[in-house]
Amino acid sequence: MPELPEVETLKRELAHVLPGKKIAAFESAKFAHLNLVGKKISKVERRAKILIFKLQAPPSKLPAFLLIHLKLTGQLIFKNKNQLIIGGHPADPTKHTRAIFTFSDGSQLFFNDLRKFGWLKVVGGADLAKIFSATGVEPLSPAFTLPVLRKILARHPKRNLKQFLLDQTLVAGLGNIYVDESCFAASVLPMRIVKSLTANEIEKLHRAIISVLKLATKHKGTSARNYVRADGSPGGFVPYLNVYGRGRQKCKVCQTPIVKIKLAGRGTHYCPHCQK
DNA sequence: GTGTTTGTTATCAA
DNA sequence: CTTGATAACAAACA
Repeated sequence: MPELPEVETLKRELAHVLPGKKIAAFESAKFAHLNLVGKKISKVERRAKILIFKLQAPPSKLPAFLLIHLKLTGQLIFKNKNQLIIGGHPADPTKHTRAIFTFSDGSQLFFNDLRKFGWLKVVGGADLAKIFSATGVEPLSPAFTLPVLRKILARHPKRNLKQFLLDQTLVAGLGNIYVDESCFAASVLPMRIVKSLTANEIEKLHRAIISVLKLATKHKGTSARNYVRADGSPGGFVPYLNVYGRGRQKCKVCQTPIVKIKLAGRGTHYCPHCQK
């Protein structure tokens, strides 16, 4: 599932290759209404789990932004002209390719999305600002201080941690994987009610969120299912997962079997011994 | 056929 | 305003 570390990885990899490229062709049944041909990409950014391509505006015109959300199964795979597919990486296009960008130098970007939840849309600066303001604090930005986390928690005293951390309007970018991993790293159970957290636990949670997201980004994300990097290769974080996807396996710290339950409608994993 | 997988939004209820 | 529950979107897999 593409969450902050996965989208950040794609942002960094695409920021290396896309700026300056001009869209020569755009093929898509689902997003055929988008007018992208002739537009030049000037910048690649990320906010929460959204990728943002800044489209260079002609003189006298306001810039537009192409937003991409991968949702559950989206992939963005970039290929240079005549680039060979490395063994094991998905061949393009696949039957799940929903959009193909062809740039004027012959390179291509494929948007694959098995479950079709992902989307592309073009917005102006005002709409972009609206989306930004409706989205929570970036956990890897300097704005995510301990007092800020305390303040957000205080506004939602009755929620459990799982629901709180999944809410993109509060802290942006965590999904099912990194919520469970952050709770483990903070030694706190995901079903704990926010109000019950001690000052020390909030401090540990703050540090845990930052360190988990940083480490996962360093390893280019978690390829548990569909997610791949911009070159089609998998991210390397799966061996570092402590609880997500490890139900009934032994805790790496204490050997107690990891428990999997349903919480807030989601599969939720935790160690009943390490987390209180 | 049943249940499970999950990001996000909408909707209804308290 | 907060919150909780549920459905919807869609496709694959066990």
